Amino acid sequence: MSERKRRSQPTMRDVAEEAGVGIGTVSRVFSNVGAVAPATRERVEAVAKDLGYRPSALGRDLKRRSTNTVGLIVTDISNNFYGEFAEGVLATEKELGRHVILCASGEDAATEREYIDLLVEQRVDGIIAFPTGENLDAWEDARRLGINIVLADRELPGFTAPSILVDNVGGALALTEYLLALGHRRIGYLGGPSQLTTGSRREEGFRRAHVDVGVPVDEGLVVRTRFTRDTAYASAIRLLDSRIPPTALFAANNVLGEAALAAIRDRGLRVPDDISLVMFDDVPWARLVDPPITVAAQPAWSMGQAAARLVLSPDGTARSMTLPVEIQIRRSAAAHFTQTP
Amino acid sequence: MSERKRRSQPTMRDVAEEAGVGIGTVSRVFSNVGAVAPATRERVEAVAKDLGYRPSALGRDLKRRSTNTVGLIVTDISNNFYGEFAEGVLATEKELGRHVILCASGEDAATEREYIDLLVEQRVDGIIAFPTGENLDAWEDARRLGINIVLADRELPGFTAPSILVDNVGGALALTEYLLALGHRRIGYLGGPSQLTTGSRREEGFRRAHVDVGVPVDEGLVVRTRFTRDTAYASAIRLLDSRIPPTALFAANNVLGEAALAAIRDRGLRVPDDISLVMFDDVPWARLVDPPITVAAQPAWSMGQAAARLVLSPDGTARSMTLPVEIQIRRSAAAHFTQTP
DNA sequence: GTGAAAGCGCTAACAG
DNA sequence: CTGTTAGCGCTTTCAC
Repeated sequence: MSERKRRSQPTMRDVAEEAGVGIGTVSRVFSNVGAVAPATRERVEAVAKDLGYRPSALGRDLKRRSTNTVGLIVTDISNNFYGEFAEGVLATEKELGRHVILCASGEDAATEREYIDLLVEQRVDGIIAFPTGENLDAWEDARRLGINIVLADRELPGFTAPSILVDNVGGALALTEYLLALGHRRIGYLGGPSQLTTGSRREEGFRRAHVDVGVPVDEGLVVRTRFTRDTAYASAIRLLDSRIPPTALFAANNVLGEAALAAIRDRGLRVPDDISLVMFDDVPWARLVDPPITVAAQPAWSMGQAAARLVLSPDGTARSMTLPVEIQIRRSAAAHFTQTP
Repeated sequence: MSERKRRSQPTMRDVAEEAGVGIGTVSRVFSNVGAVAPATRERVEAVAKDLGYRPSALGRDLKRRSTNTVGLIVTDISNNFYGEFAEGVLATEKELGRHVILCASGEDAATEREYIDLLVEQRVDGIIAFPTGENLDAWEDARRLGINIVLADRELPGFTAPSILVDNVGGALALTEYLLALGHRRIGYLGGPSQLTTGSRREEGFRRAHVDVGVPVDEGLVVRTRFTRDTAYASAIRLLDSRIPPTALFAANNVLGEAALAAIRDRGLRVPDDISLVMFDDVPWARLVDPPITVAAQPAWSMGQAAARLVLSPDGTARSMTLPVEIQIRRSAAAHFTQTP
């Protein structure tokens, strides 16, 4: 019986010694590179199993200067949109033999910065992020260190990077046109912070639809709010309580839509009889409520997949792409024609 | 001007040379351990910034034999329950200076095994998992290698590990008692696979409530299904189409509840007039639909927090804990008394 | 306080 | 085909 070193985990050297081969040979066996005589391979594998040896990524990554890791920075992983996106990333990266460090910024710039620094320190191969819009310097640093960066959903003014976007203007335009075609002339807009490009793009689509049909936008009905449940709800209530209330509501994402629906309920209004509602983002509950909500659906999973593919493409190869959003007409909007001719 | 090595990233040695100090000193500066003369520290930091030096976790982790990383294996991160749980884990680990590798098993044993192997290879300090129930040997291996394992939501028969559980029996019992008290005598049970302890526990509570009041369980109304939308929906439909349909439905988690609600809608039934519905798990949509659904709420975020705390506690210190579930009475269940005295 | 030196576990030449 | 030998970037004694 050979002496068993029970101190900590067995290493490649332990396996090599025990199997009576060189350490390089063991490496070849486990990295599946170079040729190893079948007999040798078998012996090494047997010894390894016997010893309970498991290769360590630490040594490997240090030597190879690559970690096969990507960082994913989302806003809030409990939000179904980011969850679907993350599923798309995970599935794709797994297939490529990589793994994902998950970070949730909570839309907070300081938190985002901490995470960027962490990911840099971990020497991830790439980062996929829904950027808050700040921390330009941290992003520059990361890139300078050779980390591939892919932006999702939003752009970062002043920082050029491949991005996975959706047609925010087009989606918002279509949704708004739909409402206008239904006869609505006072449409409330519940949007996110305008420094996020997502927010401004959707608002742009909303406005353009109005311009196209020559209907003025009532600025009193345009509200921008942070993406937290409380503030969003308060804003929605404010909109409903306008002196001349809107006949329809456009919620710029699912959090805002949830707030809008809750506010509508709490004010005792019915959808779509008393007020119509449409929103950006498709989420399971949109189909589940009664009536189901008409939405502009972003292909969250596919966006994650696309981002994952992009983030590993060789330097400079990556190109931004814009995915289409699909309007899902359901039953949350009704025709509204004023009495006066 | 000193010669700039532009080959790859600057290392500690580059900083040391440039600052005219020993490499050990640079290490002390960045690891904040040991004493460094203020003047020296300043100089080192200046040089580091100038060079764009960022410490690498690869070297550090290799030396320290610890990665400050924990693996999180959930079923489906787009499910709000896991999303909330993950938020709890992330927030807590971040505070502790650690980070999280996210894995989604899709409730598939083979996928789970691949992820366990991956995490072992990465030498994570710990793993938090919602185990599929298989891969006992892989779990044993991981533990043998010194990885702290914390199970969430479910237990793993044959593998003892600290777990974060909720009072599944109690929650299901209370929910069922509530329905029985309302007069329901034919309650359909839409449950998950029975090999998951979660599933069997909830079913146990469901049955015990019946026993307590002396009402027999109609086995034809007890359905177990996998957690996919399609199969869950089909099972719900089957339940509704029973020859003598149930007057109330108990859905054992939010996916099942969603399927149940969809099936109810599609069959043209109204909640709670035609059929009552309660479910396990509280999710945003449960409050949003009309009528809002009565649920047994698991404290998902706190569970994540508790798991994160447990997974880093020193060997053997970790104790399992069971968190309470809170019954949220809303308006999805109505009284049902039969005509006959 | 600080520098020198010995590795952590692995890969990648390079001889044989 | 296989053994040997340098390190990868960092921490950690151990002298000075």
